[in-house]
Amino acid sequence: MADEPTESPTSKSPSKPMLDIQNLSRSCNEVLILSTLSSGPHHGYQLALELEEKSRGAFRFKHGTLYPILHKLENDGLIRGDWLEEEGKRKRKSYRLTDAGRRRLTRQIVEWSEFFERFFNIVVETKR
Amino acid sequence: MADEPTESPTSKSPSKPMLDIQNLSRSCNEVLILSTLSSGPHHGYQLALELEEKSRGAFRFKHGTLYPILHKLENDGLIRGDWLEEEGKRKRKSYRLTDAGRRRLTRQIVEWSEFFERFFNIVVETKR
DNA sequence: TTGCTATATATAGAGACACGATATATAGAT
DNA sequence: ATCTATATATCGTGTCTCTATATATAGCAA
Repeated sequence: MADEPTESPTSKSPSKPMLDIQNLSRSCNEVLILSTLSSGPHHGYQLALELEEKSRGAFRFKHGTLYPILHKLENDGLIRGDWLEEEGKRKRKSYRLTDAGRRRLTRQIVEWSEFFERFFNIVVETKR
Repeated sequence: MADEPTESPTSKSPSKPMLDIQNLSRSCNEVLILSTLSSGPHHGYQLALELEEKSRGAFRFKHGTLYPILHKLENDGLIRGDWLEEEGKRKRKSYRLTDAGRRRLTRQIVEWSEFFERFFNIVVETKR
């Protein structure tokens, strides 16, 4: 497991690997989750509700999508989950950002900004 | 604006309103190609070179990605391809936008703008 | 009690899609 | 003669999201 050193081994420059078009969906889901967690711990179900509300219905996470992503993020060390058992409540797993997750979020935001810039540069120019 | 466009009940259009996170890659490829064609006819290979150049290396279309997409767009009636046979040159298939393709492009740009707005609204807010 | 709904997490199976690899074909340069 | 760039096409693989299903508990109503 954990075969991802993430930083390319041969890369000498601190250059960012730039968001791949093929990974837009995966990366988008990741950033939305990490962003939400950056404001404090959330459990999965709560995460989905909050994202749907904040996006006014645009971003709806299905359970079959959300939980595997959370497991993967936890496995990659970007978030950490702790089981909470409170009386009168169902067991919940509370997730919070790790330091690595916070760094990943910062980097992802930069990559998304660059993507948007290049995307609109092409789209708007040709559309004009 | 309205949070759910809820297209007219009589709509027979095969295309759905809001951009789904799951379709970001597909849709991105589509918009980049349609945008480029909106400035005039291109053939496949030329399309890939121009997009790579305009994005300064960020958007590189692989052949195994590009040609199936062109076939699909043509099949959906969004672009039309005509074989060109010029002396001293290899056969090329020249694609141009159809009216339906132009409408699709306009709509896609609106959807991408909405997506960006909601995405950054969430990402920037929580990051602040 | 039983049943229904919302909360809460988990996973197997299906389908879609971009990519790598491979194939074909030609013109021009080495 | 061979290599590179141009130009198009397709199959197989891997990855990822969604649907469907499963489990489990709390609160409420019939």
